[in-house]
Amino acid sequence: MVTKWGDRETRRRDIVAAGQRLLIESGYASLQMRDVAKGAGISPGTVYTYFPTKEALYATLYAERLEEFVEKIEPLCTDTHNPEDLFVAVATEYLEMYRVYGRELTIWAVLGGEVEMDDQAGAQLILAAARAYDTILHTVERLRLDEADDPAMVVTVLWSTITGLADHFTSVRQHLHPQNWDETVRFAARKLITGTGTPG
Amino acid sequence: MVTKWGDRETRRRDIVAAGQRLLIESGYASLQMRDVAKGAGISPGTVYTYFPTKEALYATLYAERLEEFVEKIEPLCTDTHNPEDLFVAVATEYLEMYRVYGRELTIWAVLGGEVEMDDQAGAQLILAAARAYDTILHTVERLRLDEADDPAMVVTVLWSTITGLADHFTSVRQHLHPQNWDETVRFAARKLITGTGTPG
DNA sequence: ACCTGAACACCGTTCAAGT
DNA sequence: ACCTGAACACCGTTCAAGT
Repeated sequence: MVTKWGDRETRRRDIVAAGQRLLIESGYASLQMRDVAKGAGISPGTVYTYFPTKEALYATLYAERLEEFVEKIEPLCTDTHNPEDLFVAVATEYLEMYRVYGRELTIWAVLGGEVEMDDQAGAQLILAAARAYDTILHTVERLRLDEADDPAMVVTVLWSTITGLADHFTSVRQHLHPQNWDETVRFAARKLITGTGTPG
Repeated sequence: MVTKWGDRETRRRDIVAAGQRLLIESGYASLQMRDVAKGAGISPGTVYTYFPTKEALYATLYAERLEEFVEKIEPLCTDTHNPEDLFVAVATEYLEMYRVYGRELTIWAVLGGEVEMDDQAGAQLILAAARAYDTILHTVERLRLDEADDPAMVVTVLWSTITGLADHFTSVRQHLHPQNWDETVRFAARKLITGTGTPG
């Protein structure tokens, strides 16, 4: 199926699809504009009439993946009653996303305006990030593990820990430390949520 | 002072110094081999007789900074008795390092061999990272907050949390959430170390 | 031996020319 | 209007030639 001349809607999807395939198959280093163009069946110049920069394209890809992430965790947040189990489940979903999209562009960087993103790509990413944030925040508020805590701070710490763990495990991967994702994440959850108390 | 022709020791220091200055002043994007060469008072080709790749140069810079980090936290680890205070102090030192060296090359990536680093630069970084790891590990073992915990796992979780928080705060910087580093880190420390217990 | 700097390779991006 | 693809800019890296 060849996209028709002038069908900008479909063309745009072609570009996004080509980009996603490259990212998933071989990572950010392989997301090259010439290859994206080739994958979408167009010339390099054309890509730039849809996305002003490579960064904007990447932001769009990331935003779509974030939306998928939110859709995956929303039912978990509603249904899972054990906070530890929920933490592990959300962290594991996050890990899957982080494997492909994690190391290159932080949501915070976009939110903070450090990355130039004048256009709609940035807006879409910010919206998706806000939705993810709200989902977590509402869940934290609903669970109310410790009413004295500021929920926003709880979210920051939970999110940072999950990011840090995902970063650690995607880098160290199959090597080195004999540690196990599930076990480590559950351990972190136990510490953060239930607490342990110092002995004697 | 112009480095003498053939003085490889001093020349190498010139290159490292030029690299550090570029990194600190304007970040990784400004660490360009032509500028490193100019800063060291040599031609681009010469840099490559000292460091086989830009990555190897960066690994050396990072290793030196890590050594400085270890020197800074070692006395803290020995002298600070309150685990919460220690966590905050170490995290804050880490944040300073992460501002400059954090986002580009994880120690774990080098340790895991994902980054090509055949030569001495990789070895130096691995050594520095191992020293940092051991310092933390020994401290965790000494404090023995919960004897049932596996110290290696404790270190992984502590380290991941610190990395995640540093990542969050260096990205979000002066924008957005009105949160405060000290307050947030101390909150994380309280959760991770002392624990809170669920109410009711 | 050590160093120079022009040249090569690669990749994001632009733009005059095509349909 | 939309699209092409050669060309430009930039930067990591190499190597024949200089001292």
